[in-house]
Amino acid sequence: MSNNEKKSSYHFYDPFDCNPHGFNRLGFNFFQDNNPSMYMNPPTPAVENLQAAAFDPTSPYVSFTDCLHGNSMDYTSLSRAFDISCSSSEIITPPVDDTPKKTTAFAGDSAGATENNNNPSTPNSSVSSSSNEAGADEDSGNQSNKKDKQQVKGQEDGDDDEKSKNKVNKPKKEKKQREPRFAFLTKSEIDHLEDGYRWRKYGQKAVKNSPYPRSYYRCTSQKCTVKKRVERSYQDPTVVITTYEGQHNHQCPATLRGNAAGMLSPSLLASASMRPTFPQEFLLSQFLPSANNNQGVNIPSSMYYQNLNISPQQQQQQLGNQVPDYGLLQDLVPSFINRQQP
DNA sequence: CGTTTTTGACCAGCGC
DNA sequence: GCGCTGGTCAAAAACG
Repeated sequence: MSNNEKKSSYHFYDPFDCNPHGFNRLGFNFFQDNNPSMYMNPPTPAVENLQAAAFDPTSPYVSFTDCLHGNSMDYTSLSRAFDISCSSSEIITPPVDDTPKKTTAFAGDSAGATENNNNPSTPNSSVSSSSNEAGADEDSGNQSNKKDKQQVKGQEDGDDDEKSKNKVNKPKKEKKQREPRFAFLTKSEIDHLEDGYRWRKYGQKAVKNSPYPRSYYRCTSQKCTVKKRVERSYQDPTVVITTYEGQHNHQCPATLRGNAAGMLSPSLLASASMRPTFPQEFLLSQFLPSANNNQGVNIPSSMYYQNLNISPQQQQQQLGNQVPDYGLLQDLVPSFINRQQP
């Protein structure tokens, strides 16, 4: 409790409280923080806060609107925010029988957006300089570091000297920079949701104050350091909290296989194939009210406005007036807006 | 037989 | 320094 209060700069917005119909409620918000503890002990849901956060210029939270408009986040931030995988399978290949009702929301922990804003969201861009940002080598660095440590530990028995040497030789302990994280709330009976990527589980821990364990997954693609944690909310056991960390540096396998093709517009597919690091179309497919999107996902058409506290007219106007080159979003936003019109 | 999951041990960071 | 907790490792087991 005291822990929560101390780290309360990170509010956890429960998006499952936006639907007047009381089911399959969905909402979303980006917010910036680097405090992972929020995911562990989310405070009381507060939709009002969400709305306030979205329009308070002093708020550390960044709304979807802001992302779209580029008020608070540039494309890099936005792409970071969207560079998360989302259940493609739940849209495309729903279970035949006991289709679990799923509703997905997400919250972006885009600390990296502030810390690493100059880090282009182009992981594919070759890094020629060895003095590149720490985040770039973090993948190999982190893991090999740990491995080395453990290897050293395993190989040398009397390596106390070595240990102390390392401690001494270590320069100033630089705080390990975390990759930006994005949390999804998914109403689902399934813990590990299909998202188009292949994951390998590498750990599981009991969560404090929760009967549900937290699972740790790593992307199985070589050199891809994206991780995700999956845990079930102890407040609402029907809600799965999936936290993504990092950016994929490869194409989404589902996209490659064409599994997702059926649901995506040609332009989206083009975007998907051209922007291997942005599988966000899966995500947005879920958010966008669509005739195809009837796989147990029932999204109230007005919820976007509810969350954003802005009228459809205003929003369309804003979007129509300033549509910067958001790449993929250019494909997405107009169709999204059009669907909102009666 | 290769891949993935399980699970106990270990490590780092943080608060007291 | 100690204890707690989150995160990771890696051997063994399970799986396909």
